[in-house]
Amino acid sequence: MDTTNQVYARIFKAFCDENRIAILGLLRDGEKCACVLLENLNIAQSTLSHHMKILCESGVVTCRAEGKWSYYSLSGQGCERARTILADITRPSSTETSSKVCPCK
Amino acid sequence: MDTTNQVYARIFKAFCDENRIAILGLLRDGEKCACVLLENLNIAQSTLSHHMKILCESGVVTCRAEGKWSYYSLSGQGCERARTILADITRPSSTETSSKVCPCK
DNA sequence: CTACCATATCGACAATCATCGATATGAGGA
DNA sequence: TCCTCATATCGATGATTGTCGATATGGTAG
Repeated sequence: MDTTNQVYARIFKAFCDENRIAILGLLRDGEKCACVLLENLNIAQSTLSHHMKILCESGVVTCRAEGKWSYYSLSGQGCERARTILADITRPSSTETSSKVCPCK
Repeated sequence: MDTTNQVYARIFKAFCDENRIAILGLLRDGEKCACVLLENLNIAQSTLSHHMKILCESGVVTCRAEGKWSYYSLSGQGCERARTILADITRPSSTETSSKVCPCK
């Protein structure tokens, strides 16, 4: 069983690795074949496959298979979901109160 | 020397752990003393201190020391920066093009 | 059917990370 | 000054993760 916090944490793992951020940077310019991503990154093919799996499972990237090739692109919906969750967990609540003094004092 | 992607990756590490998300959830209600955070989480004191260090170094949380106590709160500026970066790296570029066909075909 | 190509999966290994108990630090209070 | 309390740091340990080469899968072309 997964808690909400675990689900959220897994989504942000997509953005926790510099190679994955580089991949997102390449996808911002539009859909890309895996082989194009590979030749723009200094990683092994199996490593790229690993990162693409994480990106797809987080929902931020979608994959379109066509013949031998896999085309990847940013998922507008998945990206928006990530942005919404980040906004939710970093926004002060409407009932925010500042105690200013530790209760154990 | 750190690349931009490494800096970005480190910021999102703040959101990659379920306990840190739980901590942010507590801070949404306002500034909290470390001892209050501790009694709301099932982790050791040293573990809490470790997570608070990561959250502070990412800029998402700020610390105010007063006597023996440490008070933590969300940093509006740091949170906004994280949201801005996420928006930047997940937004399609203005020159987006879809090749639709792999160039190695 | 066979050979080849693009990608995914597997197994191993090193690096990073979350966690803990023990200890250090530093601020009050007696 | 000495003790206590809140927090930070240290050192060790187990879990997770990023990485690779080797292999499997599944499509396409000959």
